[in-house]
Amino acid sequence: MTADSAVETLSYPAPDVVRDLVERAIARGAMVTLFGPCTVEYEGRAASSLGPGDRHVTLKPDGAALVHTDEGQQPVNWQPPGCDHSVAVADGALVVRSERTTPEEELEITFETVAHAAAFDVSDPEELAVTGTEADLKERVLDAPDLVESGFTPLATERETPAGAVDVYGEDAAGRTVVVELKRRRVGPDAVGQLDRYVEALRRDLHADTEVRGILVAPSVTDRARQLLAEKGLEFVSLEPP
Amino acid sequence: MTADSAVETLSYPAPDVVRDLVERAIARGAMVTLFGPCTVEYEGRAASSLGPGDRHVTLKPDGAALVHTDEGQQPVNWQPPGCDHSVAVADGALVVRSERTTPEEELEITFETVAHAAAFDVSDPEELAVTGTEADLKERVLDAPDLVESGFTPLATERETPAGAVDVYGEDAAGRTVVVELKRRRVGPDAVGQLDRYVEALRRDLHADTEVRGILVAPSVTDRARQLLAEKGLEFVSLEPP
DNA sequence: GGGTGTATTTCGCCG
DNA sequence: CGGCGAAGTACACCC
Repeated sequence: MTADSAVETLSYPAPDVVRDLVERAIARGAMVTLFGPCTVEYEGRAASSLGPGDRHVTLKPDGAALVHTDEGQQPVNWQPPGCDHSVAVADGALVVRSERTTPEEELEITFETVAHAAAFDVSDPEELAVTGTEADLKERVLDAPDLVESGFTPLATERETPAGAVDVYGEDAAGRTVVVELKRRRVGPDAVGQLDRYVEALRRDLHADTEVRGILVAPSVTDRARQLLAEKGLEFVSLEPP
Repeated sequence: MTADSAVETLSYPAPDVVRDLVERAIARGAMVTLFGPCTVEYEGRAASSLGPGDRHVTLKPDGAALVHTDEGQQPVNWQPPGCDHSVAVADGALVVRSERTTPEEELEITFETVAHAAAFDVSDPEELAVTGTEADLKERVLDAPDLVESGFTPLATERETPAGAVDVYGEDAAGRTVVVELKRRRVGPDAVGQLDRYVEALRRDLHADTEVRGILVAPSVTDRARQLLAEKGLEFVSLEPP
């Protein structure tokens, strides 16, 4: 992370020269990038084929692989962390392969030419600190339960039910059981379904005479979600992460 | 996409030299990559802070920005396509900013040092061809409806209901309405909820005497999903994409 | 631009 | 390892 970070680069190198650079880089745990005209084949959970074009390829020391075009935030092809990267020269082309098992997946990138190759020694001790998440919204609710409803008392978080864990479990001023489902942003029908599953599971699980209320806490809901809430007899409280 | 792809690179350049390279590259629609020790601040839909460390930064001509560490398939920070990239020198550091509106979002990367900078002219005329998707599974069902059930007749795809569009809508050998929800891979409780919403919506919408069956078509289901299917009186057929 | 659903989602947590 | 749900999810499609 200091100015002595080792960087090795090549411009329009011969295939065997790139191969050696990449092999050495992988061996020492460096990050590799390649750029140039290539084709990409993938087979695994699905299958894909990408004809010739210029792409930017990243091989990470944790085994992840990324193929980026000039468009989009997402890579056009990729491989998750934990893969084995290998590189070879075949018919004058550089072939990069990244494979894994469980599930069996393989990515193969064939460079007609490598326009640029680089190896970076990376040191990154820092963790990303994010705020505005659902966890922050939960803290806000636990710190001030009245934001949900006057008299609401949280009793547990992540309380287990046969349908999964409830975000916040508690009771209202009248002693009725309350299930709170938190969402950090505007929600659609899926979140209502989720809350409903928890409420139904608790109604089954608790004694038949126990009343169970379900409250969706989010900044806002879509029309369809609001209608679903009404149909299911569930409630909504508008609240956002701090 | 040929060997004459223009690539411009710099090793440990002075900040103002990188700034000029980046500005020229952005102006001509090239892709930019930077590597070196930096900090990253984000504020928008959420907010995040990342302390000093080595990262690889990509600025795409469509306005996307990516910040990658040595780990993970996902960027540690990013900006979606459509953002405005700008670069400046402040206190001897290179500051890269990427911003957009609706929603208001800003990403700021401050390089203590730039170890490597590159600009790539990208030409990529090809589209990715993927197989094994839900669309392929749908075709398989439409080509051979008996795979769902002997006597099943598809009548429409993407049929609209008050709860959203049904994947495949049809009728069984007895003339009963059938709603088919397709999933390309093993499914959990959420898919059952989705199917149930469609079935319930159609039961409301059609005449009260119309029987509506719901069939989940996927390679497999989890235990909880299977239980939910039973509770809701829905069915499951095992089928995978070709 | 918002709503809805898919994705080779990825990722983290937990049993 | 699989199940489950969150994510600044991204992305496509339709209104």
